[in-house]
Amino acid sequence: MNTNSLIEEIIKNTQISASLSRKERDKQLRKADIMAAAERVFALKGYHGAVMQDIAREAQYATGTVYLYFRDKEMLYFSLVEEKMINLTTGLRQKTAQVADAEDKLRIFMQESLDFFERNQDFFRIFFSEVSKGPILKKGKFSKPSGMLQHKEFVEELISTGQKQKIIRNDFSAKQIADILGSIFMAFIFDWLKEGPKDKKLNTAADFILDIFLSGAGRRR
Amino acid sequence: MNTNSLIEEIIKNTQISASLSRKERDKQLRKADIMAAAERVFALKGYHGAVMQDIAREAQYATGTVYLYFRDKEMLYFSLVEEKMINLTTGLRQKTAQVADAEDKLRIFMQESLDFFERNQDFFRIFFSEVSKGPILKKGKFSKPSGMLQHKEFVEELISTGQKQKIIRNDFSAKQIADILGSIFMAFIFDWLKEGPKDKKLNTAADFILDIFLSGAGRRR
DNA sequence: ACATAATATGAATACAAATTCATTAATTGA
DNA sequence: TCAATTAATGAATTTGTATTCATATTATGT
Repeated sequence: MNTNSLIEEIIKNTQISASLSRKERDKQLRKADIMAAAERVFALKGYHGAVMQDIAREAQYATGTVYLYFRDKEMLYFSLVEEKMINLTTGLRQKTAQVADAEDKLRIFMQESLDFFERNQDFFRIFFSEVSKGPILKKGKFSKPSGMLQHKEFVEELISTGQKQKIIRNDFSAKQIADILGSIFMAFIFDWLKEGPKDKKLNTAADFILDIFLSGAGRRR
Repeated sequence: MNTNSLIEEIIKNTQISASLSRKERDKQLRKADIMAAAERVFALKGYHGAVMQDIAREAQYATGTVYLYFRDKEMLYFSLVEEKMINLTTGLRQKTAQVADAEDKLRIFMQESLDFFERNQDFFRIFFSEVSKGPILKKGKFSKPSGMLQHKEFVEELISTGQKQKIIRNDFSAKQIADILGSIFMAFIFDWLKEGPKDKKLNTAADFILDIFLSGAGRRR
């Protein structure tokens, strides 16, 4: 789902007409069912391995029905990624807004993010397993994954706050440092995904990751 | 090309029989031509966008001929990745062996790696552009990308040396810290790939990256 | 109960490329 | 020069699914 159709959705959902809004709500419900089914199938077989028939069957619909709700397979996958990222970012924005201190914000950010990845590990397992192999989404087909951008923006704001509060070095742009935080985070997630599935240890790593991020891998002299 | 067939290659190439070895050498030459052509086409169109016919044409061969040298498209791509990674790691091993001090080794590692990425930017541009989309190589089809493993191993050894020389913290495993170094490095590469193609700045970033890696993103207090 | 609209169905279709292979060309050694 | 071997060709085949659509079912309002 791209930005435009999202906006259209919102407009539709805001419509006053009672009956229309109920229909729309039902439609959204059915979309959500299909997405949930798709998530399970993707998690099991990967993007390329998942066949539209599997997804339809899992959602208890016929193959063609899925196409009444999603233009095509890519859009279905894209919608899933968007949903995840928007959920994550929304949650992060709320939680970090509770505190003013940048280091506290960072800590909350880290804990919540780890938690989220833990809860959605099946999804992210395919999301990344397919990485290192090849592209799922064809170039230019979608406007921009706005969920990803929103998340990126949020992290940048966080770092920027940290720089203003003088706990983050400012000889690099917030963007660059955000990338670094993101990739250190990912290094841990990858590592964790490689281990047996149900290690609960993940969110206890928050302090470690933050420590590495802030103090580096060098020995204190 | 997997480890086994690589070993077979080497054995073949070491054979005494003069004529056989010439034939083999010619064959290798032709393989190299095809790989070079494939690299150009992949760089231009991405893995999925590149069609075997394009690659053949670029190499000035007919479509079928490519299959006399590479089992299939995946194997062709895999061979390319392997070649790159083995080149990189071999170079790194040589250069870092010149010095004993771990921090010097790290600095050389960083400079050489950046240099290598700069020289092979077209290739890595697709290698990563396709990431965030979907998998290129199908699961389990290849033994293991030995070039990747070798590189990983090398970085771990480097970190391990650093830990022994007390310049790298040892409250994490060398493996974990190697992952972190790798991902900070990647964050920079990604960033650099996003900018216009011919920014020469890349290898001047070595000191910055190392600094972030060793000292972190936090402000010195 | 009826007509109309909205949903759902799944077998048939479309299609894009990867891969094959019968045929042709080039190379080799005598 | 000529078999025999090796290499190259590219049109035809195969394959695997995504997607469509004519048909059937279900819901809605009167």
